[in-house]
Amino acid sequence: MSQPIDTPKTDRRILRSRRALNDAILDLLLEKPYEAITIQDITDRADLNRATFYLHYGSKEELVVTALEEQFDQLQSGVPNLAGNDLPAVWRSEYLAIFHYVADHADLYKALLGEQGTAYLAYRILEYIAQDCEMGHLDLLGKAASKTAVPLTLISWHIAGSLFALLVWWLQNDLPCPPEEMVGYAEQLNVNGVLAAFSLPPQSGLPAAHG
Amino acid sequence: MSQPIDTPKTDRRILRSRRALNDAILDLLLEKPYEAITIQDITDRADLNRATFYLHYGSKEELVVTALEEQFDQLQSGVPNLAGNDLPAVWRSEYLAIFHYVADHADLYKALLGEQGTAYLAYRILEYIAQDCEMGHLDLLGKAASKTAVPLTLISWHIAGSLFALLVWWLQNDLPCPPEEMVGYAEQLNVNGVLAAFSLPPQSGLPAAHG
DNA sequence: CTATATAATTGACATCCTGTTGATTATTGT
DNA sequence: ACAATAATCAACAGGATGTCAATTATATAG
Repeated sequence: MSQPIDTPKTDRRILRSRRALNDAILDLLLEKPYEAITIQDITDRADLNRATFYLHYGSKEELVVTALEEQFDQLQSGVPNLAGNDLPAVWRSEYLAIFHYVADHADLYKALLGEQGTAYLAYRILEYIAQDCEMGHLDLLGKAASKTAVPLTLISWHIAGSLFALLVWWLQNDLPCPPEEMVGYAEQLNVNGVLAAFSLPPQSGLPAAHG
Repeated sequence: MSQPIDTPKTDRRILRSRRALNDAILDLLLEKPYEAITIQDITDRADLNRATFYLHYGSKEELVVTALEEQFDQLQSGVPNLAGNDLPAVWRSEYLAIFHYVADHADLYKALLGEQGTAYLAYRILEYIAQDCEMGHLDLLGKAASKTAVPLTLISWHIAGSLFALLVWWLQNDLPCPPEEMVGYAEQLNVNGVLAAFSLPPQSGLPAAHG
């Protein structure tokens, strides 16, 4: 997203070190709570000197954020582009992608979003979802919001908060139901709830959440 | 909530130390981000030796949770008991209490719930709200949930997540509107959204959110 | 009111984590 | 193959943490 994948000028050692640090923290997050991971742990796992870490990253937070960017790119690339379709279809497509992605990396996100995680990341994720909501659905939500006194930004944060809480619950309870079921719940609570609050028709073809 | 307020057998020094530590961390949270506060900082501010801290609390987290219990008790005592009234009235009463309470301690909660805070506390608060929802409104929500396939617990987490996100947004934007306005938004998005999703009538007497 | 038992407080110790600096080593481009 | 570059490393100083034995303040019995 930020750097071209193949810049011949960058030193081979840099790529090797960054890759090793990147993999190391993702490994360690599956074994220890975030707070308990030290720079020494990371560089031990990466087979590097501790000082080398500071040549590439200023802090643990910076490394984690960078490591997760990679993961998010993976998520985004998996979402089919439905621009031009109706909002409910786009919404369900994104929800399906999100819940499947989280299911695929459940251990990692259980560590990151639970009480052992870091508020910095949780807040960034909440903000990311809210902004994605606001940017992506300006058209229909904007129309809906104009009929009410609720600012568009608050609607987005409401949706983001709901999705965030559902994800936390799902993870902390060890994924007790499949992603499709969660998407059904999220649609009913979140999407239809918001639409109904603004007297808009519910999304077409909502299946009764399967039991 | 846990201890009788006046047990003559407890050593005067204990009460004095606990009170001092309690006040110290609440003071410091207004000046430094949570992670940056050290045990030394706390005991310096409390005029105690650093070792004394460990006689009373096992960690910073434990102290903060204890210090906040006091605050929460203060909140609970301010909520009028409306048992027997209809759900919307109870709901609005609680929302008003929450938003006013947060406004009264805005600096503290901005520090605790922002990206400088701690995931441990944020998660505890989210869980607390969700459980409060589930326990307090079993009657009407239970009826509603029985008509759908959405588990009651998920409805509660949805509501808690929405409220949590609205509070975070409100705090991070330096309380750009009065508590009453936020309660109006929360009612429309959250309460009426949920009710509408389950084909229940919206709460009586909902005022058009004032502009 | 005093003396004694109790236990809260303290100063000091060993250990660990952090961030940086100068010396060493590997890589790039000529 | 060689010189310039800069990434890596070992070692250092500064702080934070958690835990002692020794000291001091408190509560209670006589």
